[in-house]
Amino acid sequence: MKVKEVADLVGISVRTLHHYDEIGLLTPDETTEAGYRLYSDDNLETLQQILFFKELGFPLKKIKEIINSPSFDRREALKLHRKMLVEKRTRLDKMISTIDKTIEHKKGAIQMTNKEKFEGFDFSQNPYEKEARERWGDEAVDRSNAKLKSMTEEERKALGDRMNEIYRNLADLRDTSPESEEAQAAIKEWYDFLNSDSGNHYSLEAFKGLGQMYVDDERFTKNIDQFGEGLSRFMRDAMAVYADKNKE
Amino acid sequence: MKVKEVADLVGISVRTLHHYDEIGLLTPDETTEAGYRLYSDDNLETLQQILFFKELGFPLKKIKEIINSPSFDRREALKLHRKMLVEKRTRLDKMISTIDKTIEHKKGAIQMTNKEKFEGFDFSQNPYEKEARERWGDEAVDRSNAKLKSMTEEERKALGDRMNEIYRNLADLRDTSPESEEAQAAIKEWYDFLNSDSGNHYSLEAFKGLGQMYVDDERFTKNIDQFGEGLSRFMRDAMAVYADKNKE
DNA sequence: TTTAAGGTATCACGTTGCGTTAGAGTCAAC
DNA sequence: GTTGACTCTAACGCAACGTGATACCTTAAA
Repeated sequence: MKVKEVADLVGISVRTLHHYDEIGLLTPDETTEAGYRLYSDDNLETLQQILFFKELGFPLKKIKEIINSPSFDRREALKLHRKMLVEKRTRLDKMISTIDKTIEHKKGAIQMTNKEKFEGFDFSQNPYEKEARERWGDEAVDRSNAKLKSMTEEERKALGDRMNEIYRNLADLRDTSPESEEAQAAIKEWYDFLNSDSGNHYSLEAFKGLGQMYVDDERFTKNIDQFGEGLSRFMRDAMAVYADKNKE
Repeated sequence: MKVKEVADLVGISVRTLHHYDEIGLLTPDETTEAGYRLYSDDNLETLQQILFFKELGFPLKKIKEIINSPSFDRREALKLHRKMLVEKRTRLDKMISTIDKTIEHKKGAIQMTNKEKFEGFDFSQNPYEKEARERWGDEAVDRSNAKLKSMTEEERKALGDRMNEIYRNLADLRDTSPESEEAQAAIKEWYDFLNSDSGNHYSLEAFKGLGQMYVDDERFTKNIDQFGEGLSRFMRDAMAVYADKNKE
C-alpha cells in the first residue's frame, strides 16, 4: 500500500507517515525504484500499535523505544492498551457526570430569588403598572396583585418552581420556530399557568401584550434570558402567534 | 488562590497558567503588589471550561474565541461538551472492541505451523533425542515418533488445535502459583493430553523431565513462550509439582 | 531578626509533532 | 503525450508548553 492509501485507511496525514519514517518510528518494508514507500500488512499492524500508544498520550520517542524493545510482547501490549483505554473511558465517564452535575447545578442556581421571580407579575412593583392598567383594565391587575400578596411563602415557592419548569422547557425550544407545534404547546402551558395558578385572567390580547413587554422592559428581558439567550424574544413571538391563532 | 494551588488543584503546570496568561486566555482577576497572580472562583470556573475544550482537542486560540464570544452560553457549551465527550467515549468503545478483536485474531494467528507445533514431540527432529532415549527409554520415544508420523494432516491439525487450547489456558494462569488448584488442573489436562491423544505414555518422571526441557531447550522455550512470556518456566514448575504430588 | 526553604516573576531559548508550501519527479488513463 | 492525481525531499513555520537562568517575595524556624 502507498502512503495515501494508508493515510486514508487509518485517518492520518501523509505528512505524518513521512514524519514517522524520518524519525525511524515506522519505516516501510519496501520502496519502489522511484522511491515510493510501500507499506506491508506488518507495517500496518505496527502503525496500529503506534496510534494506540499515541491515543494514550505517549510521546513518539517513548513509542519507538517500546515497540523496538526486545521484550515488547504484542499480546501483552494489547492487553495493556485495553486496560488504559478502559481507564480513559472511566475518566471520560467521570467528566461526563461532572458536566451533568454542573448542568444540574446551573439549573438550580438559575432559580431566581422569589423577588426576581415575581417582578414580572406584581405590577405594583413594576414601572409599567400604569400602562398595564390602561391596557388590561384595573380589575385584572388588582386581582393579580392581590392574589400574589395573599400567598404564603410555600405557595410562592411552588408557583416559582412550576414557572421555572415552563421556562426551561421553552428555553429548550427557543431555536425552533415560534409557530411550531411544540412551541405552541409549551406556550399554551404558560398561558394556562398564568390563568389558573396565578389567579388572574389574561385575555388573549393581554397575553400578547405581556409578551411584548418581555422584550420592551429590560427587567423582564434580563430575567427571562437567564434561561437562555433570546428566550424573551422567542416567547414574545410565540405568545403573539398563540394569541392571533386562538382569537379566530 | 495562587498559581501553584490552582495548578495542583486541576492537575496542570504553573507554566501552563503563565502561558494562558501570556496569550490572554486566562488572566487572573487580581494580582498582589508583588505581581503574584491571584485566581478567583470565577477564574477557576473558566479554567474548567478551558480544560474541557482542551480535552476535546480544541486549539487554545479557538478556545479563547469561544469563551470570549458574547454569544458564549455556558449552558449550551456544557451541553456541547457533553455531546462531544459522549462521542469520544463511543470512539473509545470502538477502539476497545478493535483491540479485543485483534487479541482474538492473535489467538488464532498464534496457531503455530504444524512443523513448529510438533517440534516438541517428534524426537527424531530434536537434538535432545539421545538424552530423551536415555531418560525415558527407547520404546516410549519410538512409539511417540511412530504415532506422529502415521497421522493424517487432519488428525495433526485437530491435535494441534487442542494443544493450542491447553497452552492458552495455561498462559492465562501463568501469573498464579504453579501449586494453585487451577494451575494443577490445567497441567493435568496437559498430562492427560500427552498420554491419550499423542499416543505415547509419559511416566510422571518423564513428564517432569519434559517440563525441564521446556526451559533447557530454547526451541521449546521459544515456541511455548509465544503464548505468553514466562509460560515455559511456569509449565516446568507446574509439571514438577504435579509429578511430585501424584507420585506419593 | 536573620536566614533558609519554597513560591513566584519574567525573559528567553528548546522541543515535539506535525502543517505547509515549494519544486520536481512518477504513474495511470484517456 | 498530456493531463491529473500522487509521490518525493527539503525547509521553514507553529502551537503549547518544558526547561533553565536569574531575581524577587513570603514565612516559619533558629
